[in-house]
Amino acid sequence: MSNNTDKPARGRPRTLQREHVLKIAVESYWTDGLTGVSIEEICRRAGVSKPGVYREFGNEDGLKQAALERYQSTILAPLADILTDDLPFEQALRKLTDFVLLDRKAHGLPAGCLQVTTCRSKQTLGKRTRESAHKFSDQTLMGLEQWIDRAKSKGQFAVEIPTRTAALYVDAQIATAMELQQQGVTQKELERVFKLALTVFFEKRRPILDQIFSEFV
Amino acid sequence: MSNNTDKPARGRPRTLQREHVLKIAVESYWTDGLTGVSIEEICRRAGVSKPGVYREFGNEDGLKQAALERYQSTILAPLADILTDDLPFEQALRKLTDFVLLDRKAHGLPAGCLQVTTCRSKQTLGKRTRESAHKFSDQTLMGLEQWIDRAKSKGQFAVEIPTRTAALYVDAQIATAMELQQQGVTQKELERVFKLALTVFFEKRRPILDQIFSEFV
DNA sequence: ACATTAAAATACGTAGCAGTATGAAATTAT
DNA sequence: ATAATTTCATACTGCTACGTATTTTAATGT
Repeated sequence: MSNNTDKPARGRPRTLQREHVLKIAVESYWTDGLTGVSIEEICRRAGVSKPGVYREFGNEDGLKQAALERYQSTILAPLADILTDDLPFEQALRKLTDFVLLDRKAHGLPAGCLQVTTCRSKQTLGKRTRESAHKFSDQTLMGLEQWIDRAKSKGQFAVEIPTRTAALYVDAQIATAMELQQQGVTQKELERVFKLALTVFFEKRRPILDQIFSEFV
Repeated sequence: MSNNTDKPARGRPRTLQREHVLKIAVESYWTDGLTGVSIEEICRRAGVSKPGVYREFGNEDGLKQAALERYQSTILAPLADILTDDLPFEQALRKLTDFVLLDRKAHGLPAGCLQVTTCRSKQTLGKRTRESAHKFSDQTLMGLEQWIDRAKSKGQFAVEIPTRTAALYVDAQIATAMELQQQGVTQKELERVFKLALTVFFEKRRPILDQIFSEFV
C-alpha cells in the first residue's frame, strides 16, 4: 500500500503509480475478461515492470481482486445508491432504467459487466477474487430484496410476487440488458426489451400472478 | 472423418474412436468452458494421444467447432423443434418451459449452456467455432421470430409487442434461466422467475404495452 | 564519504500449452 | 517374405504464462 503522505521513507522513492496500474487493470479485465489478459500484458499496457506489480498487489489474485473491487465501487456504485435511496418505486425504476440503458459505447466504456462475467466464470479464479465477486452478488441481491420489501410496504409493488423471486428477476434483467448491449443490439431494441421485462411489475394482474404463484408458497 | 464402413483400407487400422473423443470434448467444454480446458487435458480425459486428435479434427478450432455443433444438434435440438412444430402458442410455451426448467443436475448434465457461453466469450476463438456459434444464434433468433409471427397471425400473441423485441426477450429469458440454474438457484425459484418472465405475454395489457411501444416504431 | 534501505529493471526458472517430427507397429498388396 | 501404407505413441519445438532471484539505482542516516 502506498505510504506517500508520511515521512519520505528510507530507500529509493517509488515511481510505480498504483492508481495508474489499477485503472489499466480494470479496463483490461473489463474489456478482455479476467482470464483473457495476462499480468504480463497488463504490465505492457501500463508501461510498468512485473516485479513492481507483484510488490504492489502480491499476486494475480490480488490484482484481479483489487480491479474487481474498484469496478464495483465506481462503475456499479450508482446502482447500489438507487436501491438504498428510498425513492418512490417508479422513480427508482426510472433511475434504474437510465443506468442500465446508458450507451456505454458512446461514452467510451467497455461493454458488458465485469462483476457479472466474474461470477459466471467457470475457470479457476483466485480465492480473494471469487469471494469478492460472490460477496458483492449477495449484497446486491439483499439490496434488491430490501428495496422491493420497502416498495411492498408502501403499496407500490405487487405483493403477489415473492420478494426473492422479484429480486432475482430484476438482477437477471439488468445482467441481460448489459449482455444484449455487448452483443451489439441497438439501443432502441435494448430499451424495448428491458422495458418489456419491467412490465411484469406494472399493471394490476392479480388473477394471472395468483395463478402462477399460488401453487408454490 | 471415419471411413470404417468401406473396404478395410490399407495401413494400420484405426483405434481412435471419434465419437468417444467428441463426447468427452462436449462434456469438457460444456463443464469447464471453451477456454477453460486444453487439448492436452481432453486427451488425458479421453485416454487418447494428441496426434490422434489432430489427425481427426485438424486443430483446436476444429475440435471446438465439432463439439459445439454436436452440442447444438443434440442438447439444443428439442428447442428448435418446439419452434418449428407449429403448436398452439400456449402449448409451445409449456413445452419451452419444460425444456428450460429441466433439472440438469438431477439428470447428470453439466449446468449452463455451451452455445450461450461460446457466443459470450470475449477470448480468442477460432474462426470456425465463432462462425458456428453465431450462425446458430441467428438461426435461433429467426426461428423465434417466425414462431411469434405465426402466433400473432393466429391471434395468440399480443401484436403490440414488436416481433424482434419479443424474440430477443424470449431468447434472453432462456439464457437467463440456464444461468440461474448454473448459479445454484433452487428449481422452485427458477420456475418462479421464468414463469414471471413469461407473464409479459399473457394478459391483455394493451394500455401499458401501447404506452411503452408507441414511442418507438 | 560511506553504510543502509528500499524500489527499480533485467533476466531467469518452471510449467503448461498448441502443434509436429519421428520412429515403431499393424495392416494389405505383391 | 517383403514392400508399401497408414496409424500409433513418444518426444520434441517454440511460445507464453506466473512468479522470483539478482543486480542496479536512488534515496536517507551517521
